[in-house]
Amino acid sequence: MGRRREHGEQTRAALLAAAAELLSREGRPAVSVRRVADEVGTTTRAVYSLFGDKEGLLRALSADVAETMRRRHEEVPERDDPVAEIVDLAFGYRAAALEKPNLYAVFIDEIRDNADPADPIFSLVYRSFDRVLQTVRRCLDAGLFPGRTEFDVGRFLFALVHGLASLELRGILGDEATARQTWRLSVQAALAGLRQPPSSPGRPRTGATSPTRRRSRPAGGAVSG
Amino acid sequence: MGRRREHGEQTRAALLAAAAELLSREGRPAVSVRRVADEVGTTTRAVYSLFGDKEGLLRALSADVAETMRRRHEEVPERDDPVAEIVDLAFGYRAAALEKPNLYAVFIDEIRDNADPADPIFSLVYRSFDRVLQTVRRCLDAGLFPGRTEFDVGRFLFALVHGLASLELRGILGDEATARQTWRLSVQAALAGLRQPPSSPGRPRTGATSPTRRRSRPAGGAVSG
DNA sequence: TCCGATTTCGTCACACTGTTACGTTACGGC
DNA sequence: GCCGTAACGTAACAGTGTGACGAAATCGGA
Repeated sequence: MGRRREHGEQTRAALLAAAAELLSREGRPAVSVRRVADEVGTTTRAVYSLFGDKEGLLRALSADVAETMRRRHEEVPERDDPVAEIVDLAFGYRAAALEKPNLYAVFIDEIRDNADPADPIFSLVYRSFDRVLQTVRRCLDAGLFPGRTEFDVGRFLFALVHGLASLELRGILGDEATARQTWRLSVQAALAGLRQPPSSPGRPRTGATSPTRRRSRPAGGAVSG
Repeated sequence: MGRRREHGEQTRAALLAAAAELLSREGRPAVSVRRVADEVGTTTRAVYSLFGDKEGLLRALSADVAETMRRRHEEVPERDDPVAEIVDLAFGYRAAALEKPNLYAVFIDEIRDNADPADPIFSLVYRSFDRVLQTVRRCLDAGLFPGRTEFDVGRFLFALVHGLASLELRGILGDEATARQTWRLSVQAALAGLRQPPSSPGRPRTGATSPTRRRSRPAGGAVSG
Protein backbone atom coordinates (compact mmCIF):
# COMPACT_ATOMS: atom_id res chain seq x y z
CA MET A 1 0.00 0.00 0.00
CA GLY A 2 1.09 3.50 -0.67
CA ARG A 3 2.84 5.12 -3.55
CA ARG A 4 5.81 3.38 -5.12
CA ARG A 5 8.94 5.17 -4.03
CA GLU A 6 11.12 6.76 -6.67
CA HIS A 7 13.72 8.19 -4.32
CA GLY A 8 15.62 4.95 -4.00
CA GLU A 9 19.19 3.80 -4.05
CA GLN A 10 19.66 5.04 -7.58
CA THR A 11 18.59 8.59 -6.80
CA ARG A 12 20.69 8.48 -3.68
CA ALA A 13 23.80 7.58 -5.64
CA ALA A 14 23.06 10.23 -8.25
CA LEU A 15 22.63 12.89 -5.58
CA LEU A 16 25.89 11.93 -3.92
CA ALA A 17 27.70 11.99 -7.25
CA ALA A 18 26.25 15.38 -8.14
CA ALA A 19 27.12 16.80 -4.73
CA ALA A 20 30.68 15.48 -4.97
CA GLU A 21 31.05 16.84 -8.47
CA LEU A 22 29.68 20.22 -7.45
CA LEU A 23 31.92 20.27 -4.40
CA SER A 24 35.10 19.48 -6.28
CA ARG A 25 34.30 21.83 -9.15
CA GLU A 26 32.98 24.93 -7.42
CA GLY A 27 33.82 24.42 -3.76
CA ARG A 28 31.73 23.96 -0.69
CA PRO A 29 29.57 27.10 -0.76
CA ALA A 30 28.32 26.05 -4.19
CA VAL A 31 26.69 22.90 -2.90
CA SER A 32 23.11 23.72 -1.92
CA VAL A 33 20.18 21.37 -1.63
CA ARG A 34 18.43 22.99 -4.56
CA ARG A 35 21.42 22.90 -6.90
CA VAL A 36 22.21 19.30 -6.11
CA ALA A 37 18.60 18.31 -6.68
CA ASP A 38 18.42 20.26 -9.93
CA GLU A 39 21.63 18.67 -11.17
CA VAL A 40 20.06 15.24 -10.78
CA GLY A 41 16.72 16.36 -12.18
CA THR A 42 14.77 15.75 -9.02
CA THR A 43 13.50 17.98 -6.23
CA THR A 44 14.75 18.99 -2.80
CA ARG A 45 12.28 16.52 -1.39
CA ALA A 46 14.51 13.66 -2.52
CA VAL A 47 17.39 14.99 -0.43
CA TYR A 48 15.26 15.27 2.67
CA SER A 49 13.70 11.85 2.14
CA LEU A 50 17.03 10.14 1.63
CA PHE A 51 19.39 12.06 3.91
CA GLY A 52 17.15 13.78 6.44
CA ASP A 53 18.74 17.16 5.93
CA LYS A 54 21.67 18.84 4.23
CA GLU A 55 24.09 17.75 6.92
CA GLY A 56 23.01 14.18 6.28
CA LEU A 57 24.03 14.60 2.67
CA LEU A 58 27.41 15.97 3.69
CA ARG A 59 27.81 13.15 6.20
CA ALA A 60 27.21 10.65 3.45
CA LEU A 61 29.84 12.42 1.37
CA SER A 62 32.23 12.25 4.30
CA ALA A 63 31.64 8.54 4.50
CA ASP A 64 32.84 8.37 0.93
CA VAL A 65 36.11 10.01 1.89
CA ALA A 66 36.37 7.77 4.92
CA GLU A 67 36.00 4.82 2.57
CA THR A 68 38.77 6.16 0.36
CA MET A 69 40.84 6.61 3.50
CA ARG A 70 40.23 3.02 4.53
CA ARG A 71 41.06 1.67 1.09
CA ARG A 72 44.27 3.70 0.85
CA HIS A 73 45.35 2.43 4.24
CA GLU A 74 44.40 -1.19 3.86
CA GLU A 75 46.00 -1.52 0.46
CA VAL A 76 49.41 -0.62 1.89
CA PRO A 77 51.41 -3.86 1.76
CA GLU A 78 53.17 -5.28 4.75
CA ARG A 79 56.90 -4.63 4.79
CA ASP A 80 59.73 -6.22 6.72
CA ASP A 81 60.52 -2.84 8.24
CA PRO A 82 57.39 -1.68 10.10
CA VAL A 83 58.79 1.84 10.38
CA ALA A 84 59.05 2.12 6.61
CA GLU A 85 55.52 0.77 6.45
CA ILE A 86 54.33 3.73 8.54
CA VAL A 87 55.82 6.05 5.94
CA ASP A 88 53.75 4.30 3.31
CA LEU A 89 50.66 4.65 5.47
CA ALA A 90 51.29 8.36 5.87
CA PHE A 91 51.54 8.77 2.12
CA GLY A 92 48.35 6.77 1.80
CA TYR A 93 46.68 9.33 4.03
CA ARG A 94 48.08 12.08 1.85
CA ALA A 95 46.87 10.41 -1.31
CA ALA A 96 43.36 10.06 0.09
CA ALA A 97 43.29 13.72 1.12
CA LEU A 98 44.59 14.95 -2.23
CA GLU A 99 42.29 12.69 -4.19
CA LYS A 100 39.31 14.82 -3.20
CA PRO A 101 40.66 18.07 -1.78
CA ASN A 102 37.37 19.79 -1.07
CA LEU A 103 35.86 16.66 0.39
CA TYR A 104 38.67 16.30 2.89
CA ALA A 105 37.61 19.46 4.70
CA VAL A 106 34.01 18.35 5.12
CA PHE A 107 35.28 14.93 6.12
CA ILE A 108 37.49 16.20 8.90
CA ASP A 109 34.71 18.48 10.09
CA GLU A 110 32.60 15.39 10.60
CA ILE A 111 35.13 13.84 12.96
CA ARG A 112 34.09 14.81 16.42
CA ASP A 113 34.54 13.42 19.87
CA ASN A 114 30.85 12.74 20.20
CA ALA A 115 30.75 10.72 17.01
CA ASP A 116 28.07 8.07 16.97
CA PRO A 117 29.65 4.59 16.92
CA ALA A 118 26.69 3.46 14.81
CA ASP A 119 27.65 5.99 12.17
CA PRO A 120 29.35 4.12 9.32
CA ILE A 121 31.91 6.89 9.06
CA PHE A 122 33.00 6.05 12.58
CA SER A 123 33.83 2.44 11.81
CA LEU A 124 35.58 3.41 8.60
CA VAL A 125 37.81 5.89 10.38
CA TYR A 126 38.38 3.35 13.10
CA ARG A 127 39.53 0.80 10.55
CA SER A 128 42.02 3.24 9.05
CA PHE A 129 43.29 4.18 12.46
CA ASP A 130 43.49 0.54 13.45
CA ARG A 131 45.45 -0.30 10.34
CA VAL A 132 48.08 2.17 11.48
CA LEU A 133 47.98 0.95 15.06
CA GLN A 134 48.58 -2.55 13.79
CA THR A 135 51.90 -1.49 12.30
CA VAL A 136 52.68 0.65 15.32
CA ARG A 137 52.26 -2.44 17.49
CA ARG A 138 54.79 -4.24 15.38
CA CYS A 139 57.23 -1.42 16.02
CA LEU A 140 56.51 -1.53 19.74
CA ASP A 141 56.89 -5.30 19.87
CA ALA A 142 60.24 -4.97 18.12
CA GLY A 143 61.30 -2.44 20.74
CA LEU A 144 61.70 0.26 18.10
CA PHE A 145 59.64 2.88 20.00
CA PRO A 146 60.95 2.61 23.56
CA GLY A 147 58.75 4.11 26.27
CA ARG A 148 55.78 4.75 23.98
CA THR A 149 52.23 3.45 23.92
CA GLU A 150 50.36 2.68 20.73
CA PHE A 151 47.87 5.47 21.40
CA ASP A 152 50.56 8.04 22.09
CA VAL A 153 52.12 7.16 18.77
CA GLY A 154 48.75 7.01 17.04
CA ARG A 155 47.69 10.45 18.18
CA PHE A 156 51.09 11.90 17.31
CA LEU A 157 50.99 10.50 13.79
CA PHE A 158 47.35 11.48 13.30
CA ALA A 159 48.07 15.06 14.29
CA LEU A 160 51.06 15.20 11.99
CA VAL A 161 49.44 13.79 8.84
CA HIS A 162 46.28 15.82 9.38
CA GLY A 163 48.35 18.96 9.86
CA LEU A 164 50.37 18.25 6.74
CA ALA A 165 47.26 17.51 4.69
CA SER A 166 45.50 20.58 6.00
CA LEU A 167 48.41 22.86 5.17
CA GLU A 168 49.02 21.32 1.77
CA LEU A 169 45.38 21.66 0.76
CA ARG A 170 45.61 25.33 1.71
CA GLY A 171 48.58 25.66 -0.60
CA ILE A 172 50.96 26.55 2.21
CA LEU A 173 53.43 23.79 1.47
CA GLY A 174 54.33 25.18 -1.95
CA ASP A 175 54.29 23.19 -5.18
CA GLU A 176 53.78 19.46 -5.32
CA ALA A 177 57.48 18.60 -5.16
CA THR A 178 58.09 20.81 -2.14
CA ALA A 179 55.01 19.50 -0.41
CA ARG A 180 55.99 15.91 -1.05
CA GLN A 181 59.46 16.51 0.35
CA THR A 182 57.97 18.19 3.40
CA TRP A 183 55.83 15.11 3.95
CA ARG A 184 58.80 12.80 3.62
CA LEU A 185 61.12 14.81 5.84
CA SER A 186 58.42 15.38 8.46
CA VAL A 187 57.26 11.79 8.69
CA GLN A 188 60.80 10.48 8.79
CA ALA A 189 61.77 12.98 11.46
CA ALA A 190 58.74 11.97 13.49
CA LEU A 191 59.63 8.31 13.24
CA ALA A 192 63.25 8.99 14.10
CA GLY A 193 62.03 10.81 17.17
CA LEU A 194 59.86 7.90 18.25
CA ARG A 195 62.94 5.69 18.24
CA GLN A 196 64.46 7.87 20.95
CA PRO A 197 63.26 7.26 24.49
CA PRO A 198 61.01 10.09 25.69
CA SER A 199 62.64 12.68 27.89
CA SER A 200 61.47 13.42 31.42
CA PRO A 201 58.35 15.60 31.80
CA GLY A 202 60.17 18.91 32.25
CA ARG A 203 57.31 21.37 32.13
CA PRO A 204 57.59 24.41 29.90
CA ARG A 205 58.28 27.69 31.61
CA THR A 206 55.26 29.65 30.47
CA GLY A 207 51.75 29.43 31.85
CA ALA A 208 50.57 28.24 28.50
CA THR A 209 49.67 24.77 29.68
CA SER A 210 46.55 25.88 31.54
CA PRO A 211 44.43 27.75 29.05
CA THR A 212 41.82 30.05 30.54
CA ARG A 213 39.01 29.00 28.31
CA ARG A 214 38.32 25.39 27.50
CA ARG A 215 35.56 23.91 25.42
CA SER A 216 32.81 22.63 27.65
CA ARG A 217 32.19 19.42 25.76
CA PRO A 218 32.95 16.33 27.83
CA ALA A 219 36.09 14.39 27.11
CA GLY A 220 36.43 11.13 25.27
CA GLY A 221 36.23 10.00 21.67
CA ALA A 222 37.46 7.62 19.08
CA VAL A 223 41.15 8.20 19.57
CA SER A 224 41.17 9.00 23.24
CA GLY A 225 41.77 5.53 24.56
CA MET B 1 31.29 68.74 3.64
CA GLY B 2 29.00 65.81 4.03
CA ARG B 3 27.41 64.13 6.95
CA ARG B 4 29.47 63.49 10.08
CA ARG B 5 30.41 59.83 10.18
CA GLU B 6 29.12 57.71 13.03
CA HIS B 7 30.59 54.43 11.87
CA GLY B 8 34.03 55.11 13.26
CA GLU B 9 36.65 53.29 15.22
CA GLN B 10 34.31 52.86 18.16
CA THR B 11 31.61 51.14 16.14
CA ARG B 12 34.27 49.04 14.50
CA ALA B 13 35.56 47.79 17.83
CA ALA B 14 32.03 47.12 19.07
CA LEU B 15 31.20 45.13 15.96
CA LEU B 16 34.34 43.06 16.31
CA ALA B 17 33.63 42.40 19.96
CA ALA B 18 30.03 41.42 19.24
CA ALA B 19 31.12 39.12 16.41
CA ALA B 20 33.76 37.49 18.59
CA GLU B 21 31.30 37.06 21.42
CA LEU B 22 28.68 35.61 19.11
CA LEU B 23 31.24 33.33 17.55
CA SER B 24 32.53 31.95 20.82
CA ARG B 25 29.07 31.57 22.33
CA GLU B 26 27.02 30.11 19.51
CA GLY B 27 29.56 29.07 16.93
CA ARG B 28 30.29 30.23 13.44
CA PRO B 29 26.93 29.74 11.72
CA ALA B 30 25.37 32.06 14.31
CA VAL B 31 27.41 35.05 13.20
CA SER B 32 25.48 36.87 10.51
CA VAL B 33 25.77 40.46 9.45
CA ARG B 34 22.32 41.31 10.75
CA ARG B 35 22.80 39.69 14.14
CA VAL B 36 26.16 41.31 14.70
CA ALA B 37 24.75 44.69 13.75
CA ASP B 38 21.70 44.23 15.97
CA GLU B 39 23.89 43.22 18.89
CA VAL B 40 25.71 46.53 18.65
CA GLY B 41 22.54 48.48 18.01
CA THR B 42 23.49 49.65 14.56
CA THR B 43 22.60 48.51 11.06
CA THR B 44 24.14 46.24 8.46
CA ARG B 45 25.31 49.34 6.69
CA ALA B 46 27.95 49.83 9.37
CA VAL B 47 29.47 46.44 8.63
CA TYR B 48 29.66 47.15 4.93
CA SER B 49 31.04 50.62 5.45
CA LEU B 50 33.74 49.47 7.85
CA PHE B 51 34.66 46.01 6.55
CA GLY B 52 33.48 45.93 2.95
CA ASP B 53 31.66 42.67 3.32
CA LYS B 54 31.16 39.82 5.74
CA GLU B 55 34.46 38.23 4.84
CA GLY B 56 36.16 41.48 5.71
CA LEU B 57 34.65 41.25 9.17
CA LEU B 58 35.89 37.70 9.55
CA ARG B 59 39.30 38.73 8.26
CA ALA B 60 39.46 41.39 10.92
CA LEU B 61 38.56 38.76 13.51
CA SER B 62 41.29 36.53 12.16
CA ALA B 63 43.73 39.37 12.54
CA ASP B 64 42.77 39.41 16.18
CA VAL B 65 43.74 35.76 16.53
CA ALA B 66 46.91 36.38 14.57
CA GLU B 67 47.73 39.12 17.06
CA THR B 68 47.14 36.74 19.95
CA MET B 69 49.36 34.27 18.15
CA ARG B 70 52.10 36.84 17.78
CA ARG B 71 51.87 37.90 21.41
CA ARG B 72 51.97 34.32 22.67
CA HIS B 73 55.03 33.63 20.56
CA GLU B 74 56.96 36.78 21.26
CA GLU B 75 56.40 36.61 25.01
CA VAL B 76 58.19 33.27 25.17
CA PRO B 77 61.46 33.99 26.96
CA GLU B 78 64.79 33.02 25.55
CA ARG B 79 66.27 29.91 27.12
CA ASP B 80 69.78 28.51 27.16
CA ASP B 81 68.48 25.37 25.48
CA PRO B 82 66.92 26.44 22.16
CA VAL B 83 65.26 23.03 21.78
CA ALA B 84 63.41 23.50 25.05
CA GLU B 85 62.49 26.96 23.83
CA ILE B 86 60.75 25.40 20.85
CA VAL B 87 58.63 23.36 23.24
CA ASP B 88 57.57 26.60 24.90
CA LEU B 89 56.74 28.11 21.52
CA ALA B 90 54.60 25.11 20.64
CA PHE B 91 52.67 25.48 23.86
CA GLY B 92 52.32 29.16 23.08
CA TYR B 93 50.66 28.18 19.81
CA ARG B 94 48.38 25.83 21.72
CA ALA B 95 47.47 28.53 24.22
CA ALA B 96 46.58 30.94 21.45
CA ALA B 97 44.42 28.35 19.71
CA LEU B 98 42.61 27.34 22.90
CA GLU B 99 42.13 30.92 24.00
CA LYS B 100 39.53 31.43 21.26
CA PRO B 101 38.58 27.99 19.99
CA ASN B 102 36.00 29.02 17.42
CA LEU B 103 38.15 31.86 16.17
CA TYR B 104 41.04 29.54 15.44
CA ALA B 105 39.09 27.81 12.67
CA VAL B 106 38.22 31.04 10.87
CA PHE B 107 41.81 32.18 11.40
CA ILE B 108 43.35 29.14 9.79
CA ASP B 109 40.86 29.37 6.95
CA GLU B 110 42.22 32.81 6.22
CA ILE B 111 45.74 31.50 5.75
CA ARG B 112 46.13 30.83 2.08
CA ASP B 113 48.99 30.67 -0.33
CA ASN B 114 47.70 33.71 -2.19
CA ALA B 115 47.60 35.80 0.95
CA ASP B 116 48.13 39.47 0.32
CA PRO B 117 51.41 40.65 1.89
CA ALA B 118 49.72 43.99 2.54
CA ASP B 119 47.14 42.22 4.69
CA PRO B 120 47.99 42.87 8.34
CA ILE B 121 47.21 39.27 9.14
CA PHE B 122 50.03 38.25 6.84
CA SER B 123 52.67 40.21 8.69
CA LEU B 124 51.37 39.04 12.04
CA VAL B 125 51.59 35.40 11.01
CA TYR B 126 54.96 36.07 9.52
CA ARG B 127 56.17 37.49 12.82
CA SER B 128 54.99 34.42 14.71
CA PHE B 129 56.61 32.14 12.19
CA ASP B 130 59.77 34.20 12.25
CA ARG B 131 59.90 34.03 16.04
CA VAL B 132 60.01 30.25 15.73
CA LEU B 133 62.55 30.35 12.91
CA GLN B 134 64.76 32.52 15.06
CA THR B 135 65.00 29.76 17.65
CA VAL B 136 65.29 27.11 14.95
CA ARG B 137 68.30 28.96 13.60
CA ARG B 138 69.91 28.82 17.01
CA CYS B 139 69.44 25.06 16.96
CA LEU B 140 70.91 24.83 13.48
CA ASP B 141 73.87 27.02 14.39
CA ALA B 142 74.54 24.79 17.37
CA GLY B 143 74.51 21.78 15.08
CA LEU B 144 71.53 20.29 16.92
CA PHE B 145 69.48 19.61 13.75
CA PRO B 146 72.03 18.07 11.38
CA GLY B 147 71.11 18.04 7.70
CA ARG B 148 68.03 20.25 8.10
CA THR B 149 67.12 23.67 6.79
CA GLU B 150 65.20 26.22 8.79
CA PHE B 151 62.24 26.00 6.43
CA ASP B 152 62.12 22.22 6.54
CA VAL B 153 61.98 22.44 10.30
CA GLY B 154 59.54 25.34 10.22
CA ARG B 155 57.07 23.55 7.97
CA PHE B 156 57.37 20.37 10.01
CA LEU B 157 56.66 22.14 13.27
CA PHE B 158 53.86 24.21 11.75
CA ALA B 159 52.13 21.11 10.45
CA LEU B 160 52.48 19.38 13.80
CA VAL B 161 51.17 22.17 16.01
CA HIS B 162 48.35 22.96 13.62
CA GLY B 163 47.39 19.32 13.48
CA LEU B 164 47.46 19.04 17.24
CA ALA B 165 45.43 22.20 17.70
CA SER B 166 42.94 21.15 15.07
CA LEU B 167 42.41 17.74 16.63
CA GLU B 168 42.23 19.06 20.17
CA LEU B 169 39.64 21.69 19.24
CA ARG B 170 37.58 18.89 17.70
CA GLY B 171 37.77 17.05 21.02
CA ILE B 172 39.68 14.14 19.53
CA LEU B 173 42.59 14.36 21.95
CA GLY B 174 40.43 13.56 24.98
CA ASP B 175 40.31 15.61 28.14
CA GLU B 176 42.65 18.47 28.87
CA ALA B 177 45.26 16.38 30.67
CA THR B 178 45.41 13.80 27.89
CA ALA B 179 45.58 16.49 25.26
CA ARG B 180 48.36 18.30 27.07
CA GLN B 181 50.35 15.11 27.38
CA THR B 182 49.84 14.39 23.70
CA TRP B 183 51.20 17.83 22.90
CA ARG B 184 54.23 17.31 25.11
CA LEU B 185 55.03 13.83 23.86
CA SER B 186 54.48 14.79 20.23
CA VAL B 187 56.55 17.94 20.28
CA GLN B 188 59.36 16.27 22.16
CA ALA B 189 59.34 13.31 19.78
CA ALA B 190 59.45 15.70 16.84
CA LEU B 191 62.42 17.53 18.30
CA ALA B 192 64.19 14.30 19.11
CA GLY B 193 63.70 13.28 15.51
CA LEU B 194 65.19 16.52 14.23
CA ARG B 195 68.36 15.79 16.18
CA GLN B 196 68.85 12.64 14.09
CA PRO B 197 70.35 13.11 10.62
CA PRO B 198 67.72 12.60 7.92
CA SER B 199 67.74 9.21 6.23
CA SER B 200 68.28 8.75 2.51
CA PRO B 201 65.27 9.44 0.24
CA GLY B 202 64.06 5.83 0.02
CA ARG B 203 60.81 6.26 -1.84
CA PRO B 204 57.70 4.57 -0.46
CA ARG B 205 56.48 1.52 -2.35
CA THR B 206 52.99 2.68 -3.23
CA GLY B 207 52.04 5.02 -6.04
CA ALA B 208 50.70 7.39 -3.46
CA THR B 209 53.30 10.07 -4.11
CA SER B 210 51.85 11.11 -7.44
CA PRO B 211 48.22 11.89 -6.78
CA THR B 212 45.98 11.88 -9.81
CA ARG B 213 44.26 15.13 -9.04
CA ARG B 214 46.13 18.16 -7.91
CA ARG B 215 44.82 21.58 -7.12
CA SER B 216 45.45 23.89 -10.02
CA ARG B 217 46.47 26.85 -7.95
CA PRO B 218 50.05 27.96 -8.65
CA ALA B 219 52.68 27.20 -6.07
CA GLY B 220 54.23 29.54 -3.59
CA GLY B 221 53.14 31.15 -0.36
CA ALA B 222 54.23 32.46 2.95
CA VAL B 223 55.98 29.35 4.14
CA SER B 224 57.18 28.02 0.85
CA GLY B 225 60.56 29.70 0.79
C1' DT C 1 -14.54 -2.11 -11.30
C1' DC C 2 -14.53 1.31 -8.15
C1' DC C 3 -13.41 3.39 -3.68
C1' DG C 4 -10.95 4.66 0.28
C1' DA C 5 -6.67 4.38 2.81
C1' DT C 6 -1.91 5.09 2.81
C1' DT C 7 2.37 6.49 1.39
C1' DT C 8 5.34 9.28 -1.34
C1' DC C 9 6.04 13.19 -4.23
C1' DG C 10 6.15 18.11 -5.95
C1' DT C 11 5.28 22.74 -4.69
C1' DC C 12 4.93 26.45 -1.98
C1' DA C 13 5.75 29.39 2.10
C1' DC C 14 8.56 30.86 5.93
C1' DA C 15 12.38 32.72 8.09
C1' DC C 16 16.65 33.42 7.22
C1' DT C 17 21.20 34.79 4.66
C1' DG C 18 24.68 38.38 2.06
C1' DT C 19 24.52 42.31 -0.70
C1' DT C 20 23.15 46.47 -3.32
C1' DA C 21 20.33 50.20 -4.92
C1' DC C 22 17.66 54.03 -3.31
C1' DG C 23 15.76 57.63 -0.73
C1' DT C 24 16.71 60.30 3.47
C1' DT C 25 19.23 62.86 6.70
C1' DA C 26 22.78 65.76 8.40
C1' DC C 27 26.57 68.47 7.71
C1' DG C 28 30.00 72.38 5.38
C1' DG C 29 30.46 76.22 2.24
C1' DC C 30 28.34 80.06 -0.03
C1' DG D 1 18.73 80.83 3.64
C1' DC D 2 20.10 77.15 0.17
C1' DC D 3 22.69 73.57 -2.28
C1' DG D 4 26.02 69.99 -2.80
C1' DT D 5 27.87 66.11 -0.70
C1' DA D 6 28.75 62.42 2.11
C1' DA D 7 27.08 58.97 5.21
C1' DC D 8 23.20 57.04 6.78
C1' DG D 9 18.78 53.65 7.41
C1' DT D 10 15.65 50.96 4.73
C1' DA D 11 13.96 48.05 1.53
C1' DA D 12 14.41 44.97 -2.05
C1' DC D 13 16.69 41.05 -4.53
C1' DA D 14 18.31 36.58 -5.11
C1' DG D 15 19.49 32.81 -2.66
C1' DT D 16 19.62 29.51 1.41
C1' DG D 17 17.66 25.32 4.58
C1' DT D 18 13.49 23.42 5.93
C1' DG D 19 8.44 22.37 7.37
C1' DA D 20 3.71 22.15 5.86
C1' DC D 21 0.27 20.94 2.62
C1' DG D 22 -2.18 19.31 -1.37
C1' DA D 23 -1.74 16.17 -5.33
C1' DA D 24 -0.59 11.83 -7.26
C1' DA D 25 0.02 7.01 -7.18
C1' DT D 26 -0.40 2.56 -5.39
C1' DC D 27 -2.52 -1.00 -2.57
C1' DG D 28 -6.49 -4.00 -0.20
C1' DG D 29 -11.20 -4.74 0.00
C1' DA D 30 -16.08 -4.23 -1.51
